Amino acid sequence: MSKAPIIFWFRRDLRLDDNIGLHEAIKTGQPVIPLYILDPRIRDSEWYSHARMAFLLSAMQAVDSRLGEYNTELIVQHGNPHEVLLELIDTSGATAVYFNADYTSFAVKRDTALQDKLSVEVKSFDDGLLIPPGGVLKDDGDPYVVYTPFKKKWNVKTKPAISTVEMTASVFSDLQGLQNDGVPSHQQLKIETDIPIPPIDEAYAQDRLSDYIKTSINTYSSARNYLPTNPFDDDRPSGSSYLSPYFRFGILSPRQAYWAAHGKYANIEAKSIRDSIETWVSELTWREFYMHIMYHFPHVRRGNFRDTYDPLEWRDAPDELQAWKDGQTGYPIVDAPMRQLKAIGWMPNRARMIVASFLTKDLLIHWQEGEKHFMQYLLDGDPAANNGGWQWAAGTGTDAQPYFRIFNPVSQSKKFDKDGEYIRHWLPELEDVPQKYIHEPWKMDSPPENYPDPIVDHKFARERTLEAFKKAKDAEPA
DNA sequence: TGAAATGTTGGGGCG
DNA sequence: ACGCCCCAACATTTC
Repeated sequence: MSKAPIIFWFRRDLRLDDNIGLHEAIKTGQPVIPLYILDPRIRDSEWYSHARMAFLLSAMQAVDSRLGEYNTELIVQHGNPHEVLLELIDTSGATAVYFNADYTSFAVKRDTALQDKLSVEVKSFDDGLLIPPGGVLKDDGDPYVVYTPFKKKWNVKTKPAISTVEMTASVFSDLQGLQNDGVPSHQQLKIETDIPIPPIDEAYAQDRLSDYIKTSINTYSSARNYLPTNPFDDDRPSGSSYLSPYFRFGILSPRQAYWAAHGKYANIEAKSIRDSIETWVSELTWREFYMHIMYHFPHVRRGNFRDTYDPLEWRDAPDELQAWKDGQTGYPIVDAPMRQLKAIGWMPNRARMIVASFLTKDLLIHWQEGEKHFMQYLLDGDPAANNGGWQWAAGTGTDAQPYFRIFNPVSQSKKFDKDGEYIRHWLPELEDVPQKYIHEPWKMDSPPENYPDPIVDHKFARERTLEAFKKAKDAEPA
C-alpha cells in the first residue's frame, strides 16, 4: 500500500451511512482498516446476553457484507482492545485509530486509557447521540436531573451528517496479510438462544424507519400504549416502531430517525399527527436524557440515583423473583410480557412499566434484579436507558414517579389489553378463558390448572410497599 | 407515563 | 309534595 492506513474501530455504530467517525477516517485520504474487536470479557458480565450477542454477530455480518461492495471486509479480532490495537498498529503500520464515543463509564475509562497506551493518534467522535453529554446543561453548568427542562433545552442543530457514504475501493486498505478471525459462528461463541433474530442491515432499518414515519407514527400518541404481540407479524395498529435494537447497535443513527420525523413534521398540519410525531421524537430525547444521566452520574450504575430510599429493605424472595422471570406470577398482564421477553428479546414500553412496577412494588424486590434480567434478554438492552427506566419505576431515580404510584395489574390489563388478545397470545394456557375472566382468571370457578394462582395479593402488597417506602424515607436524616 | 380513599352532588325510590 | 336514604357519578385528597 502506498499510504499508511488508519484504523476505524466499529463499536456501537454498525453502519456505513451517516457514521461520523468513519466518514472522518475516510476523509483523511488514508486507506481505512475497518475493525471490530470482540472483547471476551463481556462474556463474564452479569449482563451478558446470548440474544444480544447473536444480534450483534448478524449486525457485524451485515457490515462485512456491505463492505464487500467496496471490495473490502470487516476485520474481526478477539482480545482486549488495547492489545489488539497495539498488535494491529504494529503489523499494518497504521498511523491513527478513529472511533465514535461510547458514553458509558466503562467505555469512557477504557477509551481514555487508550490515549496513553497507544503511540499513534487516537480520535474519538460524537456520533451516537443527537447531542452528546455536556451539550445540554443548566445555565449554571450543572446537568439536568429532570426530564422536562432537559427536553426544553434539548435543541437539535446537527443535520444528518452524511446521507450516503462516498467510498471507493481505493479508500480502503489492502487487508492482505492482516489477521482476520472473521465473524464468529454461534457455535464458536457458545451462544445459546432460541430468540429469532430479526433482519439486520442498514437497508432494512431504513425501510422500517421510513415505513413507520409514513404511516404508523400518525397515531403514536394514542397507540403507544397498545400492546403488540410481535412487532414483526402483528397486523394490529401498533404504536411501537420497534427500532430500539437498531439504535442500540447503531445500525440506525439517531440523526436519521430525528430528521426523518422532522421532515414529515414540517410538511403536515394536522394537529393530532404533529402531536404524535412530537411524542415519538420525545422518546429519542428520553434516550439521550438517560445517556447523559449515566454519564454525569455514573453511580446510578451501582445503586439509587437518590439516596432517599437507600435504607429501604428490599425483600429477598428468590422463588418469587424466579416466578416473575418465568412469567408465572399468576397475573396475566405481568406474565405475558415476561414470556414475550424470553421468546423474542423485546417487549413494548407499557409492558416494561407494568412488569417493573410489579417486581419493585408488588414483590418489593430490588430494581437491580429486574435491571439484570432485562439486560440478559433485551435485544435493545442498553445500560443507560435500562437503568433509567428501572429507577424510574422503582421511584429511586431522576424525575422518578413517586413511590406511591403503584400500578394495579388488573386495571392496567383492562386498560391496555382490553380484549385480552396480547395475554392469550403469550399465555396459551389461558386461550379458552372467557373474556370476563381474562384479566383475573383466579376468579373463575375452576381456573386453568396449568396456570398459577397469584403469588401475592395486590391489595396486601400495595400496603406493604407504601409502609416500607415511608419507613425508609423517614429513616433518612433531614 | 396511578390508584384508592374520601368527599360531594344529584337523581330516583319510597314511605 | 316532602324528607330521607341509597348510590352512582364525579371530584378531590391522599398515599
